Amino acid sequence: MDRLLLIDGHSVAYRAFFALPVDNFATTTGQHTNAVFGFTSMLINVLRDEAPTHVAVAFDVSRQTFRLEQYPDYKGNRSKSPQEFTGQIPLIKQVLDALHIQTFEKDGFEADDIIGTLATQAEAAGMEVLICTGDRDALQLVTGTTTVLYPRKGVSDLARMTPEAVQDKYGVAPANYPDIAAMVGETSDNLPGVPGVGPKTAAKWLGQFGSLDEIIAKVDQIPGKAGESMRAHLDDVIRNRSINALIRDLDLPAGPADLAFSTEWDRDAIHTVFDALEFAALRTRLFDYLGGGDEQVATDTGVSIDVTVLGAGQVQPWLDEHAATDAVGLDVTGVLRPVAPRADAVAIAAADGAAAWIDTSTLDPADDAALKAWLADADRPKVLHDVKGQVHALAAQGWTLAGVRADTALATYLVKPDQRSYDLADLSLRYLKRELGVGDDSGQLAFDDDSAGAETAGQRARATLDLWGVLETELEQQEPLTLLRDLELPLVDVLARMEARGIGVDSEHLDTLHAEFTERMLAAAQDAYDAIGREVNLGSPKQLQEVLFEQLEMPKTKRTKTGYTTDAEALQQLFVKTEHPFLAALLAHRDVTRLRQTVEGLQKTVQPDGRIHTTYAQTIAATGRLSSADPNLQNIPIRTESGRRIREAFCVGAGFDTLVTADYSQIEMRIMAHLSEDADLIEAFRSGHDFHTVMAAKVFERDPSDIDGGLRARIKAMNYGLAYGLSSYGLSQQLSITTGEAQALMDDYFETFGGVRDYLRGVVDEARQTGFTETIMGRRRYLPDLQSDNRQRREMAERMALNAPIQGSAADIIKVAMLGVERALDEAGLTSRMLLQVHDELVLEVAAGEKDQVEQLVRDQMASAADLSVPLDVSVGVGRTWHEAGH
DNA sequence: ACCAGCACGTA
DNA sequence: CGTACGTGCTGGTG
Repeated sequence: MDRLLLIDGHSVAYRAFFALPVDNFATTTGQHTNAVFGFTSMLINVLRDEAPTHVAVAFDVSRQTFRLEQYPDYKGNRSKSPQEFTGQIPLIKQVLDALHIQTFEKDGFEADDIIGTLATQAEAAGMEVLICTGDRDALQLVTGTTTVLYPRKGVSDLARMTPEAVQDKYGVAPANYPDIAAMVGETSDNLPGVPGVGPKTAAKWLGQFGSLDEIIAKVDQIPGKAGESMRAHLDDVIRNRSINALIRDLDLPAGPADLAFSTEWDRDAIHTVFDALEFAALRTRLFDYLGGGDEQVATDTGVSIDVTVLGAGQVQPWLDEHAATDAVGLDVTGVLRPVAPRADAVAIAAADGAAAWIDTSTLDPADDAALKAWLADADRPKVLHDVKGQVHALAAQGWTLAGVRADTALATYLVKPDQRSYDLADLSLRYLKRELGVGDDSGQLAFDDDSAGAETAGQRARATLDLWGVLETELEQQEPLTLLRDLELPLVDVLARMEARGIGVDSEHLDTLHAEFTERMLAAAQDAYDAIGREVNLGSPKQLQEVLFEQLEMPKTKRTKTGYTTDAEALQQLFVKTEHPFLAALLAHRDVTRLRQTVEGLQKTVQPDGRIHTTYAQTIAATGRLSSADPNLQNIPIRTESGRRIREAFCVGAGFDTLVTADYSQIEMRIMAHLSEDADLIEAFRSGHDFHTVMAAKVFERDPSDIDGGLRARIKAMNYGLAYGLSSYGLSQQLSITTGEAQALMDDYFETFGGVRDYLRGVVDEARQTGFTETIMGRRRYLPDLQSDNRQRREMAERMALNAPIQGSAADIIKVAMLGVERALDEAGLTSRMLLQVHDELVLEVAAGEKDQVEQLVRDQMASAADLSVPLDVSVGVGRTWHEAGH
């Protein structure tokens, strides 16, 4: 028998749009594809599972329908579809075109009406009908031969709504579903129902009276609150019923018989469309289905793999047989941190399809040695996902890891640096269409069930290997492969060592500071309470607003989403105006509370070895920078005197002589000079004199000796703001001058440094054309919002485009320097070691007698990390504490 | 328990 | 109405 599949295109795509994270589905040019992906994925599943002989997809053509004329608020609660969604509809139509699936749309009507018409005609012609839609109004079409496939959640789980299923769920026959809906209401269409009447009551009445018309006729006989409510909202019900009735006799250009579906596709057309959408895995699924399923098709519910749990004496033979030459996927479970790491198990997925799982606690000495040697063998290639934590875990076992050919998290980061997470399960779903078993994310082993742990870990190892298979081809077309191999991957080991070393801390000093800050905090709080005659929570912006703007009736500050700002800058301005002692006390309280908090945070993270071990994140910052967490050692105070005292707590550890800090001076401006090739800017750096003064002298056409502090400060602010996309408004705020003056300053500046102006303009123009920016080492950042119609978003993207090459190139350079420093220290056989990185600064711990050598070595490595048209200046400081070693 | 918003430290 | 981060608090939601 013929089977007609009818799909409500908008409804299904809309479901897909919200079911799949928009951030995870975009092409390298920034086109969002989550709705297209979800729609296509569902389409392929239904084609495969239902094998229809005829197919059509209906779309809503616009919002103006006869229903809207009848009820102006129809679907009025639907926020205007986001542009990210509507932009995908044409792409869905392209996919359908390539598959030769006919689409319908009709002015003034909804997709549902088209579907109602085609379903009615098809039934009359003796066809079976399947309707795929997320719109419940279609349930009225269900009959013995017409079934609605309703997405339960996401796009892969469809409920088959037969007459029995409708009866079960709503207590009425399909034909009566609109009657129920009219009384209950439909929130998604903004059709209000009768308050107090739910599906249960509505179905009961329908059972009693037989039809909605009868209920309306005899509405006076309905007892109780619900009856009363029904009488009061009778007009709504009648209106709802007339709106939710589907039209079933539209005049359409084609009938069911014209919709025959064949898989005799134009393969080239499909490749073209799927290439453009970068749907590699989906294409495979489509052709697998086409091929008739003789191949094993990866399903959404996960692949089951055979994992051999290796027992005593089996490790060496297995490794020899399966993990000798081809790269394998490797997954270490345990505690994957620099602090108290632990490796519980190792899963290996080999290229030949075999997989093994090894429990580290049951290894005999021979197995241990075999595994250890294999892990450390650089000629046994391995692929891992987010390898740094696993390096820590293996190190706890006394094992080193070599031969890491790829890290799939880093690889994905280089291709899509704006993603906020690179979870293996997510990537597996996205690139492999494979769901991973439910292992918990922490990497902890399941407590009792080894086989479940082995299965999950094996799946992760397999997914990692397969993921690399997909990513490698994607990377090879671009520069990121070099970045991965020569920069990020080698850096993993360096970072792991730095994390494992930690930095020495003087806990007593921290305790002293904490006590002192606590005392000062309490005093400031008391001062604040005295000033207003009551106690409030000084940490609550909400309560502060009450005090400032209601009790004290101070002038309003800048608006925030929830009221008026109480940030330090605004409070300072209020203090200048009012000189109210509360403000002084509050500001003091803020400062010292913050310091105390910082100290407390550090105290909590000091390990038994008397050191703090931060964790560096290599895939967080979209520009290529590292970030530091648990604790963050990249934001330890330095600007204020009290803040610097916290730096005194970071000190040289036992067995070492001193700390050394080395930082790049004005690295971002130097990169700007290099990239812009502005002759005057380059000259300013080559002159070797105070940079900001020289720059000011050029702008104001004076001798450097005639540049006073004020002029220097202006140009300094300009210099720093430049790489951030500073506006005249921003500059005026920072310098407390008018926007006119700020604009004049910017004009003067750009007139002097025309190369800089041209460069900045060019960066944005090029990014708009190509869709991305690039650092000196070819690290890309994609900025689709450069095309946004929303001014705020677009301008934000423009500033990101200005900043990304500069900040990102600086990140590239210091990463190169870190590799150089680590390698040089090692080659020189020195004990001294690198501990911290703070974006443009390195902190090292230096052993007795190595100071001069280390200083020279670090200077050399940092200065030669990149070959720019200006020198890379490095300044070095030495001291017992981080504070002393600072400059 | 989780989340958004605010505030604030660094480069 | 300047980029890139991480953390801790409050006060709202569950």
